[in-house]
Amino acid sequence: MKGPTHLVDELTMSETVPVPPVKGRLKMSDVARMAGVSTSTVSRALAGNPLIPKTLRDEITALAAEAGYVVDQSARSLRLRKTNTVAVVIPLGHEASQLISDPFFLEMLGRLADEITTRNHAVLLIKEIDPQAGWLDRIIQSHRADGLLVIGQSNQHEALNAAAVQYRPMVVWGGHLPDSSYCVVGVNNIEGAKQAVDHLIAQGRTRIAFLGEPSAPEVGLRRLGYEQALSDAGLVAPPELSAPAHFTTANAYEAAKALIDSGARFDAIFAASDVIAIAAIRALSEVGLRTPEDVSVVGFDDIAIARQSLPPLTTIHQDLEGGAKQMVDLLFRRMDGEDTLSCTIAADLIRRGSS
Amino acid sequence: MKGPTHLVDELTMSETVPVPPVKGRLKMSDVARMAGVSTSTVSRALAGNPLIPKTLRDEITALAAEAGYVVDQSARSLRLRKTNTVAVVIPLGHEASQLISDPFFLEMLGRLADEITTRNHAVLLIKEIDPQAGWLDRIIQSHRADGLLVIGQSNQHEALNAAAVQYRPMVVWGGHLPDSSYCVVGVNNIEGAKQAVDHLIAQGRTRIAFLGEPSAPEVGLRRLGYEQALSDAGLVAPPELSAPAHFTTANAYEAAKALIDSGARFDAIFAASDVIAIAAIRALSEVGLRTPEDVSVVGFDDIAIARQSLPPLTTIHQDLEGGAKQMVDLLFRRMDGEDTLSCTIAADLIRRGSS
DNA sequence: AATGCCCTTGCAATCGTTTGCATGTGACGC
DNA sequence: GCGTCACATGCAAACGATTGCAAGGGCATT
Repeated sequence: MKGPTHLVDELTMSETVPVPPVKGRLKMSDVARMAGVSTSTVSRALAGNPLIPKTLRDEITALAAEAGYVVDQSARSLRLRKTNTVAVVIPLGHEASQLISDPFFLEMLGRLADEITTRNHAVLLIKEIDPQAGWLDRIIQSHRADGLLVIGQSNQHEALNAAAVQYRPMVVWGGHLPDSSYCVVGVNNIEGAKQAVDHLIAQGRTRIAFLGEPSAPEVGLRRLGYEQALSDAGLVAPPELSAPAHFTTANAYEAAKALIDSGARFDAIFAASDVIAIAAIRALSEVGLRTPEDVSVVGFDDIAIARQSLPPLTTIHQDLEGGAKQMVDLLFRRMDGEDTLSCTIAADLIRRGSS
Repeated sequence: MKGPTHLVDELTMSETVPVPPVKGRLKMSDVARMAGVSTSTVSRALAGNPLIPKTLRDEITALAAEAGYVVDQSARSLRLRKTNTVAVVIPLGHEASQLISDPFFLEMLGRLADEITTRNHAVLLIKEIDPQAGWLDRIIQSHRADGLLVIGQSNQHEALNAAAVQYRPMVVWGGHLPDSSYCVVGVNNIEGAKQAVDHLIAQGRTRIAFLGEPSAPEVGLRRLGYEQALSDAGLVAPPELSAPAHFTTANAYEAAKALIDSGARFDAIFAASDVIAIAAIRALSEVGLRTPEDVSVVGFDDIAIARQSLPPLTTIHQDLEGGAKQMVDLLFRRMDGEDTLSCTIAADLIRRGSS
């Protein structure tokens, strides 16, 4: 009734905080009423649409800000079919613990979150304990995110392969398996493991144990590299020197202790992760075995603790920062419809005191 | 046209994978058509609503599962005004780095994620770099989450106080300030700091330095405890022995180095966090000062690295697991409308080799 | 056989935005 | 003075689910 002249009143009043005539949440139509325009105009103004003259656009933006109005994301996502969210998924298929316990995963998570935030997307963290058939499809189909980053394959290689057939915006951190149809980013685990074992051999070690649960692809490949390095040097990998340690301190400690108690003789350990290596060193020291004098130990990952451990841990360094950047970059290209290839991240042996 | 007899056909076909007549996404109406019922019925069936007879409910549920249908969360959230999501917010107000770099934060994040997942809610991770006026309101008003967990107050105490007036479902990890109107969970930082400093005094140390940036409430309170412990023992806290180290390794290292280079004499350091303590030990050792012989060092947090450092770090242990559980428990009670009080978590001195 | 009741099911409105299309207004040129 | 055009704005239909209300059908009771 009052027509658009209403606008002037409101804007004048807005100088003195225009108490909005709203009880509950503020919606776009409230802002529209306050500004004396339609919701279409408010929507376009807030989106910076040049269809709305710049002066009006600025007025509306200022009014909305002053009133503390923020666009409702559920409604926006529904309308646009787009969430501006990236899900970071951590499958814990055969892990001993329900916790995201490995510092490597947490550090990776932190870096991924940084990269995603930089690109103005939200981060949805999904920890999948004991994944059941169809778990990945359920995540995808719920449309909570525009893309998926998976940290570690765990024992879900098949599920990832199946999902990748239909669903493109997904990038996985892990080992490169020959039959992966999904996009993987990770180090060359075989080569990394070879570097580690070659180094131990060069130190004169001949009976080298392996600690790790090979059903996770990364670990399986590391174990392969371990075997290849030994056989290349004319040595063997005695079955009694392999123990399936999981990625948790407690489990790894038990595995190391069992290996020691078995009476098998060894003069070095190649551990599939730093957490396992550090637990092994503790188990060794508790029975009076010194590192590296009696048993050399090499880890994998180069997490922050590796530098601080006692002795400092020789390990295979992975370029986490570069890896995270790469993953997010690939994901966004995939979200734009591009089809990207897997890629490999650098891995280098860092010599410290444990070998 | 065909009427409800269609149902029988479809259900019979469903024995042999009823290829859904859909191109793009599957929506509830597609499932309804396949089942020969209305969307209302499907919605109710999938929700387990007893209004729908159990047999039909099971049929529909099975059909939906077979077709790979999953409820769209954007639509659901919009209609229900409820996201089944908890946001974990990490404000980085005055931190030197944009990274979530402190292992303490990451460990806390991991534990919170575990607790939230257990309660069938999703976790939205929000890292707020350099928060600008209204940042918290923007997060709240966007309605992406049903509740907020804030890890660390950073320098945002005022913003938290302001938001808490209107917004109830929020719980903050941090220090207990006298004028907090928000719900806080955290250790008694003053008492913790006193334990640390008393311990140093008991070791015969008299010139004790403090490393930490006191504008974060936790650190400010730890500093207060430090001063109180000294004055209770008839000692003083010399201003030249306080350096504002941030929570990052690099920054803390520089701060420690500057303190050493200043020529000020001290025989102990109380660091506001383990990361700072470990960086300080490194700075000390690089100028030939031994820990604990020349300078005792005590940290705060008891992160995983503390046990592994060289020497192992004496520190104030915080019950993270209990704290995370408590925070999530309080938050869910607040989301249910209850009004909860702040609470204090246990903190104890752990003696290791650095003092 | 008629009435009433309950059980089952569907209609249609709603959540808060975005956007294609249509309409209204003013200015300008002939 | 009128037609034309561009610019500014609003109407209304989506997006996909949930749910109060109402109606249909079957059965039992009188």
